[in-house]
Amino acid sequence: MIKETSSNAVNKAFLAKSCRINGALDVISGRWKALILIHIAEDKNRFSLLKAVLPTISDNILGKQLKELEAANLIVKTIIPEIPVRVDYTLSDKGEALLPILVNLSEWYDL
Amino acid sequence: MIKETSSNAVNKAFLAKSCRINGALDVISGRWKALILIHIAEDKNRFSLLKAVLPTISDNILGKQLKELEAANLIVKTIIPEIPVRVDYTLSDKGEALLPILVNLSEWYDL
DNA sequence: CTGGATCCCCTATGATACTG
DNA sequence: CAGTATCATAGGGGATCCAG
Repeated sequence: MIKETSSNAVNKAFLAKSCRINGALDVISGRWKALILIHIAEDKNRFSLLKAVLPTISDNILGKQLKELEAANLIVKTIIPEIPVRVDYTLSDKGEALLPILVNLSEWYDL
Repeated sequence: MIKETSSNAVNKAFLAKSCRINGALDVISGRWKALILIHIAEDKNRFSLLKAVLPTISDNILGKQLKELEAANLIVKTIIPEIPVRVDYTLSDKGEALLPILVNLSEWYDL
């Protein structure tokens, strides 16, 4: 739970209002988010596949990041009630729209 | 000082190697960095001007973020030995190249 | 297989005080 | 004016165990 009175929270709120770029950065700056998005785009679209590609992430964190990405409407979660349960992650339109921007960033970084 | 053995550090290293996008995100995802870049681009190019625009930032943090931006070659610091001392910050070529990408991000976020 | 619950630790962020 | 030194803290990231 976040204390709304902490200067931390105050600053966060200030940033959110003053510039949407901060909102955008918030969404993609989770430690694994960009990477997860890219892998999902490359058909690593299940929990176990993502774990295989991200060997050092813990289940817990992967779950959290996926949840946040879903909350931000970047990915869509589809539960397929097989035995065992299977879950597919796919990029939403917004998620797809983000990919070229990430590519730009990557190219910029090479500058 | 960062403990190199912490899983935190291990993961950071893994991310840095596995994908340059993380490097790029590292550079711009400091809480105030994007905002500082934008303001410098808008001629808020001195310490005190930046403080005026970012009322809730503390001297300490502003200094640190500027230092990091400089280390990342996004801004250039010019010391002008007047009395009192004056310092100008300007965007480097790399910094300027980042701006359109930030604009893209901002537009994407509005989607 | 997917991921929630719980607890811990690290580090970026911040407050404050001080210097050239 | 333009920072730096020091200290404190929140909360994001992580390990581990557990559940549907």
